[in-house]
Amino acid sequence: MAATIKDVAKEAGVAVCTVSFAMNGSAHVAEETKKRIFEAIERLNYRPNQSARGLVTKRTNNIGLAVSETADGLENGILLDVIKGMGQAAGQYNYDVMLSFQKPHAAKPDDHLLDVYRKQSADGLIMMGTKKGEMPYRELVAKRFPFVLLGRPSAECMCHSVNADNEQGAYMAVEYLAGKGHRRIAFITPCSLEVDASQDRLNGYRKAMTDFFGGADDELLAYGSFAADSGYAETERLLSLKDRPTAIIAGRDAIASRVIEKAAELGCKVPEDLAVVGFDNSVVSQVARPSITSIELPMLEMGYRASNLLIQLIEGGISYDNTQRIVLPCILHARESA
Amino acid sequence: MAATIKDVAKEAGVAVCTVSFAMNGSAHVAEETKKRIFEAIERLNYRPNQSARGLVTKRTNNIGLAVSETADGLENGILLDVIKGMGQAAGQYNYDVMLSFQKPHAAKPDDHLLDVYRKQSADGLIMMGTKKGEMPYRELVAKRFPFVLLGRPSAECMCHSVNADNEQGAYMAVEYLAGKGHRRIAFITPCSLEVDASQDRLNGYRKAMTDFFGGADDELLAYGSFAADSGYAETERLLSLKDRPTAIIAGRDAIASRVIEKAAELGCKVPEDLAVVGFDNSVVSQVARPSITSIELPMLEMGYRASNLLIQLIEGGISYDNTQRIVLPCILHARESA
DNA sequence: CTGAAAGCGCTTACAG
DNA sequence: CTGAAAGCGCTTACAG
Repeated sequence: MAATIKDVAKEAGVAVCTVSFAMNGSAHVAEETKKRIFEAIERLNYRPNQSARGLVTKRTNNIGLAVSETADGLENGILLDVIKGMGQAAGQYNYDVMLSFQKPHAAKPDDHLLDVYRKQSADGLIMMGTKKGEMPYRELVAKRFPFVLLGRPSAECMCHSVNADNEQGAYMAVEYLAGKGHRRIAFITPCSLEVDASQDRLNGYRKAMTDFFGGADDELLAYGSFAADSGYAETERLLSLKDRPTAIIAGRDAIASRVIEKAAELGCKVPEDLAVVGFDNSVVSQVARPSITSIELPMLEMGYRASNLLIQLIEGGISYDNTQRIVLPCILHARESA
Repeated sequence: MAATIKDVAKEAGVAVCTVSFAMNGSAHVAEETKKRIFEAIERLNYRPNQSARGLVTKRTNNIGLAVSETADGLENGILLDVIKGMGQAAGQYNYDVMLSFQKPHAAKPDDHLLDVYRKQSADGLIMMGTKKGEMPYRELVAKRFPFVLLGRPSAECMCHSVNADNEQGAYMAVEYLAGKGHRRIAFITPCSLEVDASQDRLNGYRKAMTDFFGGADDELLAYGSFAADSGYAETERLLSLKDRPTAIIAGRDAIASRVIEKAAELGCKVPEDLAVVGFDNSVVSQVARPSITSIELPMLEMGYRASNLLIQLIEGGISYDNTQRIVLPCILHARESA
């Protein structure tokens, strides 16, 4: 069926290894010979068989994204942007992107990671969406398999990582609102504090409140979750406070949109009576009315940077132990709500 | 490093081929021997090397999704749902999902498809997002490479396909509105008619208008595009018509949300003065106020069905020539806007 | 600069 | 039911 390296060698009238050398540049081949070889390759539409090559080089030229159940539940744009960013980096270095999904309700959530390693179906792995204390990649790292975490690495298991600066993002939100004269600024967490990003945003909020106003008032803090009506009830509580907040930072755009609705219900105008800031810069923030000022996490670039790091790790460009921690700043998009 | 089949054979005290037979069930192996082998596999954490296996079986156990530039520009949820659906089917049959991105502005847009075939890095391919007349998969099909089109197949190049019934979707939208007493129903195409889905929705609209009201009035037809303000100008035209429509079907939710805005601007209340129906059942339709009645294309199931079909094609479960055309119905989600 | 040969880790006829 | 051997399509020392 498909042409093999033997066919090319015969067509060009050279030995098989000469073809290999010419293609991979692993040894000098006379210009004249090279030309004949490339012509033969062109004519036969030859492309080396990945499996055969992989068997000897121990490389598949695949990088994988391990999709945990948590990641599966994220805002659509987030996972997709990561995938697209990976695709861009992979394309530049001639890698393909492979997805490895965690089976729902798998007994061992780390199996889909380890399987990639054991089957050697990818040369390295990126993972996102781990919760606090969950380190399904621990064994992978111990075995020194190329791995990059998309998120915050834990001290117990050092590994290369790329993350968005969620703390800075929340800090920036407070700063922005403070600049507009707000002092009573409330915060609703995006989800459980078991998710690092959630905790980090809360920390950034607290830090900024302390820096700007000498401290955060605990009654201005609310705990949101992944539930659809998250933030709905909490908004009601916040807005019925005696000394009610003039601004609310919602940990996710989806929550921000609920805040706006609840506010409208209570006869509270956004942004005149209440400023609202969200996180994610999702379509929701653009479509909601008023449109929502939102903090973007540069997911596309994170996917891109993580893949670059991973590929360098695979190709030996950087050391496995000298773990890099890349942290990218969040970006504020000002819209109507604040 | 990783254990090989030889290690397992030695550990279990049998020949290499016996291990292979036991694992693949390709020959009878005594129960007693089997048990010893599986224990050895467990102990050594052995998993067969994909490249080695692929070299002899001519299988990678990967299925690929070819992402065209068009697909890249779709609503986030659409591409992601397809990917997730693929992941589900792949997981059941022990395949992995590989993504193959078209390089932006590539000279030959079909190269990324053909490369997969030539490198044999996947056993089959699914493609979505082709425009009218574009058939980058033509050569693939001619070579009888396992392929499933996510979309409408053209008569010139028959292949297995999975599609949503866009025509039925639009028809259903008209039917729904007619049931609510509307007669003057306008339609805005989701994008250029070069995209099959766009043309199909238009056809469904026309057919329904003919069936219910004896014909469609051309002044009620508007052409939308991928531009962000698409539908904005057209809504203005439609609403300033002498005999103005009481309902507008927008080809995409994003357009529907613009229609609602424009209507509000013109002092026209939705749904009282104007009913609006969108397509995609995206987050936009849920977040917009009023929320948008929308026609869902079952993308997750389409991805799932396409993968199932592809895997059967790969494994010889169905014939290559007896091309199946699976068409899944759209689903109407009634919300506030109509 | 080029050729002959070994070997990567599997599977699969072929004997026994 | 099990073993020895060939071979899949590459790459890479090793000679020349």
